[in-house]
Amino acid sequence: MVRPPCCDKGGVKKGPWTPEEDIILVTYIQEHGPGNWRAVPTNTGLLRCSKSCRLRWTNYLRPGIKRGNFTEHEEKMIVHLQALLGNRWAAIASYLPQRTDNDIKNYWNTHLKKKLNKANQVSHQEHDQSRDRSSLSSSPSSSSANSNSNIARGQWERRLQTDIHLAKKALSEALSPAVAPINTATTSSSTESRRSTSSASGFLRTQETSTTYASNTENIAKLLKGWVKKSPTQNSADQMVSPDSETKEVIKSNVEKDCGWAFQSFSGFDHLKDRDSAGVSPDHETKPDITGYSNQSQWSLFEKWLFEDSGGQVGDILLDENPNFF
DNA sequence: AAGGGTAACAACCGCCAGGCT
DNA sequence: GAGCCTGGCGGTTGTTACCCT
Repeated sequence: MVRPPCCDKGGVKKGPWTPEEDIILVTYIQEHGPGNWRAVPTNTGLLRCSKSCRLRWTNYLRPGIKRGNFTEHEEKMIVHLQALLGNRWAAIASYLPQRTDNDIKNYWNTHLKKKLNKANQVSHQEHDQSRDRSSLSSSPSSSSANSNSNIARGQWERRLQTDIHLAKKALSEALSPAVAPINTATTSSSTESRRSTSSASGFLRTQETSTTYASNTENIAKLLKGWVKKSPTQNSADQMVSPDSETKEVIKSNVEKDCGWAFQSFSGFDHLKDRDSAGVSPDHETKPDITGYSNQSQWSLFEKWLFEDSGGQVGDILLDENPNFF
């Protein structure tokens, strides 16, 4: 059976989104919430495929997305997670809640892969040099081939042990209610992890990116200023989650602290701040926050686990293999 | 200054899984 | 249980900006 296209190909616009289209989409989602993407093009009049609308929202328009410059810390996270999870970008993105899988994927393909290859080359060269030196000075009884295979096997066993250790740890932590939010993503399906990436509010275009579109986004922000204020009516999502006020305040302050740039750049989202920081972003209508992003302490716990609690093994392995990476 | 090459990023495509009827 | 619909994921491509000659 031939799969029908996600939308009629005829009359569907392709290519870069214009600010006007973004406004239409954002406005619609603000009113109706994300979901039912099939209906979005017809209801908004956008000449876009439903999939394109969803992608645009997920990757660029959704509140709480950080764009541009990856920090060294984020780089390390990505490299470590990629080593552990492979090219499961959605899963990796669930550990970097401000980043989208697409962004991470692009960054990996354009920056980190090259960086890693380069580092590998350098380390191999250094390894070859040191091997040459040692083969010249070592006694004949110690076969270099033998020692190399031992080293390789040692590394392999070490990596396997690390994987097992991390898998066990992830599983136990996922099953532990104390740290459930962040690790739920570890064990949940990719769909769930995908759903987890939204919580903080604000507009997503970073100020750092000085593209043509960035300035356009400022225009959108201007246009949209107050746009959310005119519709403060509670939707069904508001009734779904009702954390106590103390929790709400803690979360709110964390989100504001971490996404201050976003709030500054888009002050019209005030009421969303309240909604979202309480875990009630429009996304949450269908996307419960399981990342624990808003819970900094749990996030730190994970980072600690990733970088320290593993006994430094993950980092050691990566540094063993790529001493020049960072 | 112009042209070619490359890097970076946005967007698309095809496949797949889960939910619903 | 089968078929359809919708949404998610990962790979790939297209476009644009930047750099070098």
